[in-house]
This record gives sequence, structure tokens and C-alpha cells, in this order.
Amino acid sequence: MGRPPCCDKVGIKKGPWTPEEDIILVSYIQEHGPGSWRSVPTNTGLLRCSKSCRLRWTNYLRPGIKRGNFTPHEEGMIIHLQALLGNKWAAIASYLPQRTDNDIKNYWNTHLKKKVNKFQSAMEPHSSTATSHQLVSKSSNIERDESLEFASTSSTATTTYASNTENISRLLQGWMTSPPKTANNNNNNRKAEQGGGELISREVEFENMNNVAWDKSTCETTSNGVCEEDDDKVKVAENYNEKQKADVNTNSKNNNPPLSFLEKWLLDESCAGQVEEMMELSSIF
DNA sequence: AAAACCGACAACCGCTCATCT
DNA sequence: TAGATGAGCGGTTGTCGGTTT
Repeated sequence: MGRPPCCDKVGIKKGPWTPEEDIILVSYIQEHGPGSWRSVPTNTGLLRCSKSCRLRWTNYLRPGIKRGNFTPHEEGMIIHLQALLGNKWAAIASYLPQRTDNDIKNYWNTHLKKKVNKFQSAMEPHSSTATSHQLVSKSSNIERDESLEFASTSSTATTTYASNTENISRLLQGWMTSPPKTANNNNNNRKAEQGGGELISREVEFENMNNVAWDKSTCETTSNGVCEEDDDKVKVAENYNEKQKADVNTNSKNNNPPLSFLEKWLLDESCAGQVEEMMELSSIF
């Protein structure tokens, strides 16, 4: 169709977002809700293209986003899902409600891909009979050991604005105390449609079902300090999710396909435990 | 101390799909 | 029905901070 890029316009600012820009964007979304991105730059006066605003919101400013180190369980899930779904980051992200697709994609590219490749090349002489599942499971074990090391060595928080979650927490104070019309539901529904088939179609439900509990559990079991930092943000997210839960439950009642095997596996806590076990068992790698 | 290198991640780009007119 | 527009996704790039030489 030959549509010109929205960011080609003269006077459109690029590069890292400033705190002022974030405040403007958050304030606007707080008032009008996410969506109608086209109108955001014109209504706010931001010298950013609509796309940039959307990305900034969905990948960074949106409530409920967990930042910081990935837990071994999260790593295992990413590896599993990547093996099963390929580079469908949005689909994978739907199973890790607090992580953005961009985050997962970056983490895969910078950490997990290398490790998995390393493992695969190590397995090369013997791998002719190994199933991909075995491969992935064993890969997960490497992730765990190395990630623990990683977590202990890389916990130095960056001091840049963009990485400071407290800034965002403050920005989001009051968000959802007067909730806007949730265009997010529409986005989620659309994502579900786009994600391709049954596997993804239930992400909305899962997301809302797990957001709060997931956050709490992961916070309690990790000791990297990230969760404490994000406490305010988590609370804000909880309110946000409560609201969404109510909306989405209505929809899911009407259209509620059965869980696939993969989903069951992923959602089943005991199975998650098995992954951990497998990780332990193959720590020889 | 400074330059070179490297890793992490935020942001951008191009494409596709859905919706609207 | 076709074109225009909005929005989302995945790949890639740019920037920045830390580490090594």
C-alpha cells in the first residue's frame, strides 16, 4: 500500500524519552486511556510519532510491568515457549504477564540464545537422538545455574532515568484511582486474535488471572530487590488488573475454549516444579 | 588515564493485519 | 470492494554504561 513511515515527518523527535515527556504521556493516558495513538502527539504536544508513544507506553510506562532479572522459572518458560512457538514474542509474552515482548526478545537475544546455542553445540556429538524437548529442558538447567550467577553479579541497578522504575511508579501514582476507559481490553482482544489460534486466544484471561498472584509469588521468592523497588508500581498494577479482570471475565464467559496441553503445562504449578527439578537434575551441563 | 571493546536494552523501522469509509 | 488509516509484531539499530587493555 506504500504508506510513508509515521516518523519521517520533520520535527519528530527521536531517541530516549525524557522524564518530562513521560509525564506528559502518562498524564494524557491517565485521562483518556491508552489507544487512539494517532491523536496522542497532537493532543499532548509531544514531538513524538504515535508509534513511539505507543511503544513507550506498552514497553515501559504501562502498569504491571516487572523489570529486573528474569527468574529461573521465567527463563525456563521462555526457552520452552521459544522452542514451541518460535520467535513469537508477543505470544510468549502473554504467558509471562509482567514481561513485555520487547523485554523477552531482548533477553532471548542477549542471554538465552547464546546459552542455548552453546548447549546445543556441546550436545552436538550426542544429540542425534535427543528430542527438542530434552534439549530445551536441559538448556533450561544451564540457564538456571548461569542465571543465578548472573543475578548475583549483575544486580547493580543502572542509574539512568530509563531504568529507574521508581520514577515511573511516581508518574503512575493515582493511575486507575479514576480509571480511564480501558482501551487495553481492545488491544488484548486484538492481540488474541492476531496471536494465532487457541494457544494465544486465552491470553487475556490468563493475564488477568495471574497478574497479581504471579507478582507476589515472584517477589517473595526472589531476593534481588527489584520487587521491593517496584512495590508502588505493583500496587498500582493490582488496581489496574482488578478493573480489567472484571471486564475480561465477562468476555471470557462467552468465549472460553479449553486449555491446550501446553497451556495446562504452563499453568500447572506442579509442572513448573518439574521444570525446576529437571534443571537440578541436569546441572551437570 | 584513556581508548577500545562489549553487553544490555530502549527505541526505531518495515511489514502485516484489522478496521473503517 | 478497494483504498486509507490505525495498531501490533518481529527484526534491527543506536546508545550508554561497564570492563578490559
